[in-house]
Amino acid sequence: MLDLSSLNDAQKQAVTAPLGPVLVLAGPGSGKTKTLTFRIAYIIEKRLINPVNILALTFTNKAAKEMRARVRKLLSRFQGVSEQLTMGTFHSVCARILRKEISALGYSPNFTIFDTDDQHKVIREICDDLKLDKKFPPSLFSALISRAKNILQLPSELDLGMDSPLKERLQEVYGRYQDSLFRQNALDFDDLLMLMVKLLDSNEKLLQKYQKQFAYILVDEYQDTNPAQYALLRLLSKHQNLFVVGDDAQSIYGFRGSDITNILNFEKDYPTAAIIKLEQNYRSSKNILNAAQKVIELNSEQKEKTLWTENLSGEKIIIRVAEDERAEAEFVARKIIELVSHEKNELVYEAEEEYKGYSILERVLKARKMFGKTDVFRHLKLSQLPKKHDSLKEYCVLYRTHAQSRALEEVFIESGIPYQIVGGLKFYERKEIKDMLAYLRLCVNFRDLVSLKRVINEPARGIGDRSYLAIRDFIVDITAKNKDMRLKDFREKFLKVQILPKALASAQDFFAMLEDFSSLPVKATLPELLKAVLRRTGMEKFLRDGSEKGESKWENVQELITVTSKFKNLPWKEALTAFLEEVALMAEIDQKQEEKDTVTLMTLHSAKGLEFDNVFFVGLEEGILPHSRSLIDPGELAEEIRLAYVGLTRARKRLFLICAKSRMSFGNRQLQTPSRVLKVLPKECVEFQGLPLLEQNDGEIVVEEMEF
DNA sequence: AGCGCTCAGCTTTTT
DNA sequence: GCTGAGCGCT
Repeated sequence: MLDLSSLNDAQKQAVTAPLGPVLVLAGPGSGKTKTLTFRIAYIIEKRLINPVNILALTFTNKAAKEMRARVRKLLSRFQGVSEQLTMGTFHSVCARILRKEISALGYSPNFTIFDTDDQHKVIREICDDLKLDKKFPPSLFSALISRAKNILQLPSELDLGMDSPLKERLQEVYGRYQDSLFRQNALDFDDLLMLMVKLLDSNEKLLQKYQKQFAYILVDEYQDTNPAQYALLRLLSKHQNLFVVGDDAQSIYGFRGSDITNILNFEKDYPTAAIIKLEQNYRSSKNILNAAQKVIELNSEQKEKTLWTENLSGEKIIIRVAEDERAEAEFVARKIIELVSHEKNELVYEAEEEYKGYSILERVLKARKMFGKTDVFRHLKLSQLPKKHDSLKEYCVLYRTHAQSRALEEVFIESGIPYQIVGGLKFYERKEIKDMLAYLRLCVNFRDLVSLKRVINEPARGIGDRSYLAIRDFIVDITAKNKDMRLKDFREKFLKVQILPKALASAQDFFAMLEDFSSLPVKATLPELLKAVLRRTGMEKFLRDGSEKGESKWENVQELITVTSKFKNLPWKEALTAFLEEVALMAEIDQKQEEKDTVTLMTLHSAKGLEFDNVFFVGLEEGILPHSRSLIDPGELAEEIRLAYVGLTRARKRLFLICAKSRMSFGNRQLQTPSRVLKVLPKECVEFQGLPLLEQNDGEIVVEEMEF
């Protein structure tokens, strides 16, 4: 029997609500995932819903994985049931369905998924072909094309409300782009959603099939759905068995087309909907929750919600003003060392002792006397992390932009603190890895021109730009006539390409190589394919050139083979498709290694849905958070506030808020002012540490400007 | 074809 | 202050 006794009243109400539309408004730390997983278990066990008819959509693969594990635990009496559920991100679920059904749209099922990088390359090539004015950079078009796709507009249906010279060009570029993808048998991220919707919209039979298959739909992070995702849900949820969970205060993906009105209008869209609010917070201390509440109140239009907690007030939130990004990072490192090793960094505290009882001006004068006019903290050496220390897993550092991670990383290396950075310089973005992936992509789909261009001359085969262009045009030409041509037939016709004989011979050999790979024995494994690719393409020799760099690249490629070994039990063709799809649709956070005992560094966006005992929130400055690009638009500004809210509510016990007085940006040192977020924090929840450059005054925090 | 030099653009956030 | 695209030279 499913035991509901650990749920509070609101949670229980949500879990046991009648089938039909349900909106759960869940504040941070209110047991959102718990409610979702119990709901799934409940409808299977109590409402006897067949798990194959359940579709659960999450925002990241990591969340899907976690949810499946939790459902498995709840339903451990029913072996294998959790494996029958369809769970994943919108993108991965769409990809899986499209692999089966996309021939109805003229694509082949072995389509390649293009990431943003691939997308940019295609668009840039189109812009080059069109010889567009510099006023129309490729980046402009990729943004507009994505926007159009998010609202389900094909090139012929464009209506983005813009002036006509731009609109004309967009139509041209978008049209060519979409044609190009089609010929390459490739889909970009937005296509996965848009084409899924177009397919269901235009094909009554398929629509009915999936309405029937997914009769019960659950959606996590509903506030982050975009119009295409919304349309998909409307199409699928014919039976209105739609259970959505979200929090309008945590909507932070407006920039990629998510539409907060989806959650705000749920009641209008589904008039019979049950609305349940989860307002009890189990995560954070009172101090943290109260501070977060004040921050979200900066937004007047947020839906009214009263979060409360039975947790204790806890420690005060520490605010720290650092001299610059270096000092900021040093503070974080020093604090972590101090907390996990239960000992204070003596030097630091010696210095701070000195300041007791002095006014701000006096402290500054004293600091200058002791250390000169440069940053006082730079003179304090960080201690090494002792051999024996507490776990670092409960520490995280949050920032607005990836660029901010650099200074932190430097100091963490110097201080010997193990850390992992989520996102940023990704494993799969290294050149040698991208090259390998390009070869693998070509094994599945030789029409993938982005990959072809990438590796046709890597290692060098004497095929230069001109030869590539001739080959490209030949492929475009021939696939226009016969888009389903097999590699083998293609190779026969290939003799006709007009290029230098040497290049032609190399290119022929190149395609013969691809054919060799595809004729690998059916029962070969994916790691075997990778090894064959490395050997046959000459990548192995090319990478292992005896240099140190080469060796490190080789190690990365070996790591790639290790990653693929989890697909060993599948025939390589299936494994390859699954692997490439996984890589393409991986969220930054999916790369976080949970088992590693390290501090986690990541952007606020990646942190959504996570929680830590100790959170360091850095760069709380105007222009960083809120970001300078958001200041002109009230809507975007509100999103920055929600972002701050998300950041604050990640913390369970300790929260450190740090801002720097100056910061390096674009190679210039820039003076910073503290974020408006810092100024609304309730006085009784916060405390200043170290050299305070802020003072409290009648419950409001004012910033003391300092002259050096 | 391959190397090295210069200069622009870059830092929002991501599936 | 760093990267990578583009250019020119060998």
